[in-house]
Amino acid sequence: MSIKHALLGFLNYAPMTGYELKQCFDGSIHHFWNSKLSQIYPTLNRMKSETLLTMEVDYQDDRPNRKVYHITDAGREELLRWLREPAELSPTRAPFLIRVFFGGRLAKEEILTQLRGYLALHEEQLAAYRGPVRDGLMQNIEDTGLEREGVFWSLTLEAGVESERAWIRWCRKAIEKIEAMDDDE
Amino acid sequence: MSIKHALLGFLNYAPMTGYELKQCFDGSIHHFWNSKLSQIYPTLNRMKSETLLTMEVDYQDDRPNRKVYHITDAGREELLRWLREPAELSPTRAPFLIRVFFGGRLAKEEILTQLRGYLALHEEQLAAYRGPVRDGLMQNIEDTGLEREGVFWSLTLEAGVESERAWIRWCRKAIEKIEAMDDDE
DNA sequence: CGAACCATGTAATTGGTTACATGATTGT
DNA sequence: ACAATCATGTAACCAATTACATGGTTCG
Repeated sequence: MSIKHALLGFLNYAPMTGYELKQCFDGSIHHFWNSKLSQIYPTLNRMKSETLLTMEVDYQDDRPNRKVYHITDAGREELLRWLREPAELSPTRAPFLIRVFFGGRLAKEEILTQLRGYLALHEEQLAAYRGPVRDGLMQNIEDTGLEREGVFWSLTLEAGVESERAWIRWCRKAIEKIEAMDDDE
Repeated sequence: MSIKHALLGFLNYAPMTGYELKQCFDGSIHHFWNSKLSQIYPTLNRMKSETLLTMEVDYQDDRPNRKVYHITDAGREELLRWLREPAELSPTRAPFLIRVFFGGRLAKEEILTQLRGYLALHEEQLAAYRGPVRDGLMQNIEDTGLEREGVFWSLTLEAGVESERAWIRWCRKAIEKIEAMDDDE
């Protein structure tokens, strides 16, 4: 249940509404974790009943009232407890590799089309990480002035870059290997 | 719904029971996709009612009857259709990176402990891929004689190796960076 | 004597996505 | 006029895990 701890992490920076939390997700951890509003709202409610959060209503006439969530001491404790939990490997799920695994059923050119397409997607992703995503991150550091935190934020982006580079290397090697295959091998 | 196509892929090699399919998963695609028997059995039933499979009962006195599933022409068609679908990026979910993102709440030594633990896990995983997992794969190729298929099976393992190497590189760089930080920065 | 293997499943729960529902304000 | 932004949610559905349920055989 990582979403719970991500919410605690953001609310530990400042009190916020569900809507604003969603913007935090989209603007900073989107490249390795995402959540929809329809998951965030009920989760905040549950966390409130677990006394990890308190809620304060900011009344507005023109639009729906803002429900501002604040982290409690119990919430801060739970966040720290979770941050210290021993690291674990999370199970991998790579649907594309299932396709590669059974790729023998396809003609050489068909599997090459697959690999080239996948390569292009990862190249695009890498360019995004090095361009707009990086820029947004730097802007966040500047806006908040949280320099020390920024070191950790940057590390997560570096992980994305490293992962994309690995996929790109793999795709290129795979394409070479398949190209070198006899057509009717 | 990748499990469906993985099942079709294996049943395209040979008719099998759910139990045997589970062993196929564990023995060849476990490093990037896993499934429990409690998911496999109902899925096979659903696929049978979609006429992708047929089922034949192998009666036994001593233990539960074996239900042997066979792929149909419709199943083979669906497998091919799926193999040709344009490649897509699957959303990443890296719970460990959430921990890193909010790592600023921890003392330098605590976050280093996290990173060192994570590094050790990936080093272990890499050793497994290069040792027993690789051996098992080679054995599968030898046992089945499916040399051409073996090229694709090996590629999926190579992807795992490349991914582990990327994580290891990232962990080492991250550890260096954190070690270089002022303690009370 | 106990663990692992063979062989089947169901039920409950978790975690997440998609679709549905509302409605004013601001910018193009 | 139309889309995007702000702001809240519920309901239905899907994928997957965990727990529950049965029970004989084989190996150490």
